Amino acid sequence: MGVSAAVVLVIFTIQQDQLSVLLIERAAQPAAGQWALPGGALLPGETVDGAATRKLAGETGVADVFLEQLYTFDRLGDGLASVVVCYFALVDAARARLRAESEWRPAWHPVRRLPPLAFENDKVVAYAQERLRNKLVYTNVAYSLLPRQFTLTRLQRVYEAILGEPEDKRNFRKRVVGSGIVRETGQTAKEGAHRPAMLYEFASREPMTL
Amino acid sequence: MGVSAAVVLVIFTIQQDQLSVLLIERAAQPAAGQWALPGGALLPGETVDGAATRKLAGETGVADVFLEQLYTFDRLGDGLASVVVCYFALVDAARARLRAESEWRPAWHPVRRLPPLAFENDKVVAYAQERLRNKLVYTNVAYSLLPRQFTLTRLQRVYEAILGEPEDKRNFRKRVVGSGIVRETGQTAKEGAHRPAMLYEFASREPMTL
DNA sequence: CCAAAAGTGTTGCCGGTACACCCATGG
DNA sequence: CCATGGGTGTACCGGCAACACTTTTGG
Repeated sequence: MGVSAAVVLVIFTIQQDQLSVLLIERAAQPAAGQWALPGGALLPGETVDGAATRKLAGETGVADVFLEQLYTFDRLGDGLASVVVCYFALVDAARARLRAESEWRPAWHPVRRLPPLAFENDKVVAYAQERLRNKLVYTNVAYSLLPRQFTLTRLQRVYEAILGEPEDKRNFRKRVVGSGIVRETGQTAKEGAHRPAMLYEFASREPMTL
Repeated sequence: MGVSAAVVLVIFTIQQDQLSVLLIERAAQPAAGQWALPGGALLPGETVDGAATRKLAGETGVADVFLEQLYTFDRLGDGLASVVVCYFALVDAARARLRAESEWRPAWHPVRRLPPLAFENDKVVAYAQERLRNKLVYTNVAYSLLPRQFTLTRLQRVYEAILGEPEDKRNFRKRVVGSGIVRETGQTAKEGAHRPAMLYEFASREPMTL
């Protein structure tokens, strides 16, 4: 006896102002040819958090990003594990380097237009999106979706992509600067920017304990 | 291979205006003689939620109460399961009927004065308490800690026991009635009450989806 | 010259908090 | 008569939402 356990990851990023999730196209059974969330069984002696971190690094090449346990599902129908511990992570698309492995090809998919997913992974994505929306409002999670420095409008587009509704520029500034989530760096952007603009940074790049 | 999974329950109630948690005194190994949270392995073919529901009913005799997955821990050191799916539940102490089983004796313990716990169960209780505090603020979870009808002061004492700080009576009324969490029943209490007092009830006795 | 992005204040509303006294009853 | 619990209104404050125009620069 003993019920096998696995981890599954919902890895979000922002691509072209769209909230996107990392999916793999499975080459091997089960569900070959179908899209699914990355994940897999625990290695012998590995902790669950450890497995999630390892999988995240394997898929995106990044560590030191926001990664949090989401929920533990039951019977997702993959036949491999009846207990699936799901995590969600936020990565900066510019830093992530997707690596095709032998058994699947990874790709970013906008959450607004997901392909059909195997193993009831839709439920998992929906739940993660919900959680992300909530956390975005009252924490600094967005730090993990952007480079260290950024303009306020860039940050605002991230918020809009996740919350789905446009936001007034002045109110946004007040909220996010006034509450101390982000602060001015003193630097101004020149390269690539349309014109010189103040750069901001997160006051903390650690997940808030709340 | 295959990592065995188990569930653990943090069952809260209010006893003498104190937030309390159900502990069992283990008679069997491992950790015989120590206090711990109730829980156990999944039965063959059982879902994780199912195991939690079964354990809750077994310990307290109640069903139809607030019961929610809390977090999945790793290596709690019980040697039985390396993946432990924790749940938390809220029950009305007046309805619960604790049943001593052969292997342990259950009892309510005020969370302010817990005995030493086995298996790092302190962490689990602390986490559950945190979650309870958060949920109390913006949901109706308290419905599961009281009988159907109650006076406002009784409800207020529940809030104070959980949040740990006293609250102004008038403000409390405005919040909780004004926001539609509870409503007047029209009934007034006579039995046992100090004098006739309006009875209230929760607008919904379902967990809010938020 | 035009499109795209940066920057900037005021006002109203609502929700939350602080605060004190009277009444009815049971013991 | 006193201890216990029920019941009631107002005033301030801070956060949040609504709202429009000017500037700079790259193409």
